Amino acid sequence: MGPTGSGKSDLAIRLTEKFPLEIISVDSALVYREMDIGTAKPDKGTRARTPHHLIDIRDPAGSYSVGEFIHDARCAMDDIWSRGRQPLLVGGTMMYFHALTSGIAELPESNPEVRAEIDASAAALGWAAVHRALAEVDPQAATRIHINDPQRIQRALEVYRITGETITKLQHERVSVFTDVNLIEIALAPLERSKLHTKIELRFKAMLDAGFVEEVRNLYERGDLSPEHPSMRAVGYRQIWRYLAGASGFDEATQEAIAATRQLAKRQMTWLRRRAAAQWFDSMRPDVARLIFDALSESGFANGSSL
RNA sequence: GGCUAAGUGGCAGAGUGGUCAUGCAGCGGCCUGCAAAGCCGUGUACGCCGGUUCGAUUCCGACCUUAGCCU
Repeated sequence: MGPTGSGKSDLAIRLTEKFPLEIISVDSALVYREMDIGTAKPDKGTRARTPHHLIDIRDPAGSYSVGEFIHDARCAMDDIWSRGRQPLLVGGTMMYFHALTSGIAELPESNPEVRAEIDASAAALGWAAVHRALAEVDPQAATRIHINDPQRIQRALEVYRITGETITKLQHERVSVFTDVNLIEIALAPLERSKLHTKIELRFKAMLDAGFVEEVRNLYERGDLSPEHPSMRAVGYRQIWRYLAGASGFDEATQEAIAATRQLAKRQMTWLRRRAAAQWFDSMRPDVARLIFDALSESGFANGSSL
């Protein structure tokens, strides 16, 4: 695991050359078909040499969720083990990793009708009013969730409307997928932020050279996608979409996309730091081996040894 | 050489004789089914020197820089 541009894919491939591994993608954007360049999806040749799971499993008009990921990842792992091989989970969607190791509560999937209802009342009364409505049924959730955070207000209310129970109560129990699994956690953490920023800029420009605008144009012209689709809110796609829609200039969109990528990387590093602080040396799991290194620096491993 | 206008935090851009612009970027953080998402927090900035004043980024003067015009 590691932020975007940290060299995860390269390291993963090198590991598959030495061990009997299959890769499970832990990435909320790689699940979408027709989104290859902007997601830095492993190419056909690479995927032909090493099996990759959970890539291209959704149409861009669809959506995906942590819950589905946990289920799919578990199935893929069982499948891989059944063939006598080991799963290598590779990606930067840190909440997916978090859910995998820390567990997740049994909550209902999202429901389009309920969400539409909540959106409608938010449009009519404002999110502050929806937040107050949440406070009436689940005061704890309302305290925890900021009034400016519509996504979580909606989810909390959605769970209540569907189940009749508060999300606060339902989230109390969580089940870890990995209780019976030996884990080696490998984190790629760039020590020098400026190096990562440089790489991010160069990589985005390389994506443009590789035809990224055309890729987004094809999606834009399908006619059934909008900026509200989770797939089109992905870094890069959102900004180029705005450019294609005439809402921003090309240079502006490019700079915005690069900045959005930096911000993504920053959030991923925050997750990484939190993991390090909270559970990197988790005495409850002495079986979990943990390695941190920086693929962007000369030395490789943070402690100076090399791969 | 002269005249005019302008010089505000990394960038853009308001404004005021004494309290806060704001936006973007950056930085720190939060995170339980949209997570490449959503959200929170974060800056003694007013070109330089001097003067007026209880107090100057704001008023006055010199200087410097930039742009335009004139010679």
